[in-house]
Amino acid sequence: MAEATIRDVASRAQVSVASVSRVLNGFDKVSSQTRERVAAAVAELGYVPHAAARSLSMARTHSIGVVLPDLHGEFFSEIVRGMDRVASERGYLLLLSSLHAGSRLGTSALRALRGRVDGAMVMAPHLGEEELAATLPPGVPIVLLNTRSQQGLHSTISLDNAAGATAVAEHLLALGRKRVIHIAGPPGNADAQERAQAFARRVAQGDDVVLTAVEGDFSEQSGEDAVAALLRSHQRFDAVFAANDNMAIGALQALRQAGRQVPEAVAVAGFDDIPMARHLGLTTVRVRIAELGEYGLSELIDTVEGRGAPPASTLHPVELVVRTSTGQA
Amino acid sequence: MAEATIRDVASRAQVSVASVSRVLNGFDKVSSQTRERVAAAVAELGYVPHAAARSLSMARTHSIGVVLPDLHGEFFSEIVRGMDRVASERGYLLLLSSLHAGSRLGTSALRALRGRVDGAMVMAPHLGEEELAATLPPGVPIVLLNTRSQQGLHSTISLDNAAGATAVAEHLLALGRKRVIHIAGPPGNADAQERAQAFARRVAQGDDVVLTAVEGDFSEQSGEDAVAALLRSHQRFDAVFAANDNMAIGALQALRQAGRQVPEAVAVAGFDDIPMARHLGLTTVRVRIAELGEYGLSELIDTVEGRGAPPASTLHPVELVVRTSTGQA
DNA sequence: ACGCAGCGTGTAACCGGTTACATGTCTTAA
DNA sequence: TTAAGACATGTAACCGGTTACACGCTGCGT
Repeated sequence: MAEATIRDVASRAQVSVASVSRVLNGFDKVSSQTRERVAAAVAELGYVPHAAARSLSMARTHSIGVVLPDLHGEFFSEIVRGMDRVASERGYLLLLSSLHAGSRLGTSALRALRGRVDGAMVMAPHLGEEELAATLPPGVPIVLLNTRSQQGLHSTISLDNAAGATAVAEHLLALGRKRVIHIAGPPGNADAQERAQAFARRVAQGDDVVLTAVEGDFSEQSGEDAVAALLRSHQRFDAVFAANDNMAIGALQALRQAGRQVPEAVAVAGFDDIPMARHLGLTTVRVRIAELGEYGLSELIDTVEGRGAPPASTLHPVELVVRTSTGQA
Repeated sequence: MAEATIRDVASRAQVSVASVSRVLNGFDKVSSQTRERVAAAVAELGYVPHAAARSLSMARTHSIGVVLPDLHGEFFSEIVRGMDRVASERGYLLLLSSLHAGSRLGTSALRALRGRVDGAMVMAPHLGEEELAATLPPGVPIVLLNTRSQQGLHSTISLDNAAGATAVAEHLLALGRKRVIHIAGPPGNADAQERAQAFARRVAQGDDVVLTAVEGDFSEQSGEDAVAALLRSHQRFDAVFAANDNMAIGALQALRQAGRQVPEAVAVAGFDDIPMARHLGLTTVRVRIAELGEYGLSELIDTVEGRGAPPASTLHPVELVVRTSTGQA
């Protein structure tokens, strides 16, 4: 038994395909008799419209492409959760595609979106502007996530890293810390750069404050290694700001193993507010990732549906959360 | 400038659409001259094939639907990560759809998959068999995840909850624990039921062992509450097995607050091995969720591509991980 | 010289919907 | 009584690909 088509429904209901289509799409110029007969035929045949056919003739898919660099961890699940909320509310599905760093595949993945989606949310931190422009499928509205970009060709929505890092700096300064370590993220990463830069700028405004920056790669291990290395070299410091929570957690472990008291001897702060941060009492910057996804997707769907504002760059706000790793024990 | 179609390419290359199609699909009966001219025209026009059109005529979409009950947390991101790995390897995209508990929408979400996907991975723990059968789109291969089901109509792949719970029971018995608490998951949940049942069965084989089961809802709070209540009622116990890690973590907190030593006074074990379990030294059952996703999707794609084995039920293995919450302090 | 196979190419039907336009029927006003 | 309009319905073109089949050409064997 092959799948029923609209023509099967039409002949069974003894009406034309046009009438069936009208009934199915809630068009009003249909007699109630026709409506009933079509409904009956649909039910009897278990008919379900064929999405590809509809997409082809309407040039609308009601799907949104989501292209992310890596599909793991809290960040990913949160952003998708936010998008899903908006998508299902507004009748869209999400087409997921990871953009692996070995990017030839990524390129084709992006192009493969033509005819599949009405728009796309793209996060491609490691792609340069030119590469991006060359890769993006033409004619598909795009919202760029956390990707500095472009001559205003696409909408962009990104975290307010600068505000977060500045808030941490002010907090540490207010605590009177003078010898501050920053464990930065990977050099190519734009978020990491912004955090490091804003932090350094604000710390530099303190009196007699010394800042040392070391490099990490966002992994817990790299945070632990960085602090362990500092301890071995007898570097003196009374505060650590890691560019993300994972590294901050690594730092906490290294400090605990070395017997350094947190926060008395060393205050520690991170960025992201992952769930574990709360359990460990880690001061951090809360990033409402799900909201970012919601907001970005709403905007994209507006654009897709023609209700769109012109492309704009938006900064998504963040929030300092003070916990015991910098406050009283 | 509208998007270029295959006919634009054909006329520009001065060949027929059939030839263009043949070149694009790597069909070999094409002269090298034709091949070059088509390639040139494609490049000049920036032509990208239209996926919906191709899907319609080939009856293949190269997409797989992923229908999950809720899109958050570690479980979700892990399972999607596993699926994505397989999908991108084999040239598929994932179409994501959450199945909200208020399920009228869910039903339509499932049906909306027709013509959009070649197959679907469905996880619908709260749907009954009949409901499921009525909801699933006909003619689309399905793999059910963690959903006990059916008269063998679809493939099923689920966690070996029984093995995990049994292993925990044996571990606790080997430690000589005699008064054991089980904090169960929500009553309607199949995983929770299997864990509770297998655990009870194995514990009953111990000598002089008393098992008390209390109910939770998989949340950390419910674990904490459950243990707090037991302590208040002066129930004596020397081991707690929670049906998931979240509740086990709650249990740990309640015990710490009451000053009970873990593991000396009370051994605690969970299920899932979420990242936090490692940090807290929680003994648990490791579930390789990403692998489950990989495995399930591989099987589904095999079926889609005709290389499929008949529907079967598979149990995905799990692994006991002993940490300090039951071992030496 | 002829037939036939093999190869490259083009024509047109088809996938399953939507929808502009034509058609037919009934009502209503002149 | 009849022309005009409103309304429900049907016919067929179209969306952009794929592909069965037909066709024309070349080279071979007899």
